[in-house]
Amino acid sequence: MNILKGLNDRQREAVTAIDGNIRVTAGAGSGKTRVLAHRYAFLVNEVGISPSNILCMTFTNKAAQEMKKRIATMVSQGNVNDFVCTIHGFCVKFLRKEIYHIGYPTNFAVVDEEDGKDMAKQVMTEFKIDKKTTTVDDVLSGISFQKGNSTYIEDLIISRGQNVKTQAADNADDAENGQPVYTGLFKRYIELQMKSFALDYDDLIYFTVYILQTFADVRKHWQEELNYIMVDEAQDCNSHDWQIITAISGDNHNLFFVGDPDQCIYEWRGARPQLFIDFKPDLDIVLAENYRSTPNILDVANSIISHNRMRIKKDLFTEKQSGKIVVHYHGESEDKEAEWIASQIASMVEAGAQYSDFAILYRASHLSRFIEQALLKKHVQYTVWGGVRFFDRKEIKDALAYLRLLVYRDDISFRRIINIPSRKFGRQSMEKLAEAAEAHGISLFAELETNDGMLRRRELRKFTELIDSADKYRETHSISDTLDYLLRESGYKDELRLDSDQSRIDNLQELTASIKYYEDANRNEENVSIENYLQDIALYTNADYKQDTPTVKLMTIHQAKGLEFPYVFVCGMTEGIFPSHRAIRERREAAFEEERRLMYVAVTRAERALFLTESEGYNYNTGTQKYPSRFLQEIGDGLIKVEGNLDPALFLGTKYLIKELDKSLKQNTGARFKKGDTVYSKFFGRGEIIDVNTENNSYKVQFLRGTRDMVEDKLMTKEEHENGGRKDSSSNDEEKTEQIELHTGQKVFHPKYGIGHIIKIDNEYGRAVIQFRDKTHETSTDDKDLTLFG
DNA sequence: ATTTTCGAGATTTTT
DNA sequence: TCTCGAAAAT
Repeated sequence: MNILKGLNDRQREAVTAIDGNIRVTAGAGSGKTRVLAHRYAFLVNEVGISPSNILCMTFTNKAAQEMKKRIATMVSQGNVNDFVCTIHGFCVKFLRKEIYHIGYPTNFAVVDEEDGKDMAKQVMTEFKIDKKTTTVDDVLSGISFQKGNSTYIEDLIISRGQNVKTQAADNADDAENGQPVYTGLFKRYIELQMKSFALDYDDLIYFTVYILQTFADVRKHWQEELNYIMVDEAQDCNSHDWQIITAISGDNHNLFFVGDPDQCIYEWRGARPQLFIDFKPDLDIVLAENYRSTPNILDVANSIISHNRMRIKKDLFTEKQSGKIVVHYHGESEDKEAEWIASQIASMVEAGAQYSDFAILYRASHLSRFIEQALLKKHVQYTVWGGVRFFDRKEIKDALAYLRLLVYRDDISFRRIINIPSRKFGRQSMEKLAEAAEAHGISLFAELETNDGMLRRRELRKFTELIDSADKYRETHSISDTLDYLLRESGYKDELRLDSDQSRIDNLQELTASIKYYEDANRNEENVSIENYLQDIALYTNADYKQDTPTVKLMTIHQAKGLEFPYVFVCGMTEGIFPSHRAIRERREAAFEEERRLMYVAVTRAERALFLTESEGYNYNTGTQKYPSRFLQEIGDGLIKVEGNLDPALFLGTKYLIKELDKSLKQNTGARFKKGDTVYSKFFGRGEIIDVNTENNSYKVQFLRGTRDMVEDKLMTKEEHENGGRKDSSSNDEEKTEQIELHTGQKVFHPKYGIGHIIKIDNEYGRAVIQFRDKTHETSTDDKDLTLFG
């Protein structure tokens, strides 16, 4: 096939540019993935580069999958290369070869967030940290921050925990002669990780960066190995990702990266689109022609994103015929909203559309629930991507922990499954065992095997015997059979069967099937070991290996990134859901603009028609009335058609919330601290303000272990810090409102209760009784929270 | 000492 | 809907 056929001039320029550092700024739907895939094929088929010399990195598993599929159809040899993968996937491959440089075995374990949480919990208990004031997430984000801003690999891991000062509390004041100081908690956490040779997602990146930067010969080897580097969604790379990319591309000058700053939706986990923008490439290409959406949809997208202040202006255009106008549907309740979506799909399918033409997108995965109910009722075939993610399910994690314990005998897995199914081994027993193991300097499992007292319990002896016998079993059997053996002999399956927990049993079956699939796919390789399987699988969160099915797809907007569908519904377009109440509460304009970019991503997924839906009711968390999302209001006049019974007064609520946010944004701007001030953070200790960022209302704070952007709310003065973190939060908003004339029957808006009608006025006492949606409320007639409507 | 039960509270986004 | 923790039951 001709690789260059069907490409426009700019795309062709990008595909055939084979030398130097090339940046492609590609708007949504401008053929970004296409350019990448075609360039890959061009390099292989035309230039004659071996696929094993090309590294092509994406962000999500699904994107990597998609890329592989597309490349496979074009590349002549048809050999889909291993180096089309996610960044984390690359790190695993890299570390399997190179991690010995820092004294780890190649079969290191990759642990996920939940394992990390378990370890954090354990450390918190050991350090007697009050779980009421400090959450596990707080601790983990502190640990993650310290990892990102220290030389912990050198200080703790390579030195095996020796020669490093431990800091007693959070007071970072007494770092001497620049020697690294780590909290005891942090050290202990790392120690636990090291015991199991466990790497979390952060470690994968940091270890890779460290090895690449420290060992020149390793760096050189990989630079020679990987002549061509391509990066998709480069705007979502954080600084560590860039370090990996630049280290490997090195002097070769062979970097090709594609991205769109308007689609950066991972700033919350450190993405730095500025690095993309500031990069000085040898060749700069901009793709602005959109091939995906109708002008109606594109206009809405452009209209929304233009409200962002922090962006480089770029308008997408298309030559396509204009299509159906974008619809905003308003339902009277969540159920009605879902019903409407289901019936729209059902009738369009009747008119000839395929189920697989539809996607329903939402901001947060728990929103899928009410949609699913409606789809079930209408017998619409659907698949949920995400939700409770497959590899996060309890039974899947338990099963994998059994496998992991078998090959690693590690404490993390041991803790997880020693009492599943119940072996009457609770907290007390665990504490005793842990103490003994610590004293002997061995793992929990090893201690159990040698501890006479414990082994007197029949159940526990059976457990150690099971693991030992499984060890023999696996020598002659496949991974899936070994797992089956473990689950059967341990009584795990029986327990599920007794609870008649069919869905869990089904999930385990699916896991077995996926393992078989993995074994098949890697048949030719020598390393179909359980260790490798576990390392690979640890990076999967969803059942991404699943075949595409002819069903309606339900997914979060984040998951939908990079995908396209003829018909797209975005549901839950409600203030507090989208934009999320967290983004609102954070009161940082940057966080807020990210929500808007997310909206932009959602809108630009649609090819032919777009439906934005929301509904009335009450927010589950605050109990306040739901209002339509401000993003709906931001869409320009005439670009959108309202369906359903929408009371325009509801937008008063939206307006009110916008005003509130603006007010607090202003209050939040440099009001409290200035450059040079000493501030305290609950997690990072004392710091100094080195920059006030008025652009997005945050502060750059220099802490002992590095700088961090902080929101005003999370910073304290010295006094507040010493008062135990209490802040004086009396705010006086003395806003003058003009006197309101009230009369019965009038429509009013109250920020707390929503929209209502005045049913009674008592002028003598200055009271008004207002009927709100489902309750009446009495208030003073000069209540300044009241807004008149109409 | 361990398991079960029950009620309260929370729920962004990904590797 | 699910998860977590405290109190009750075994």
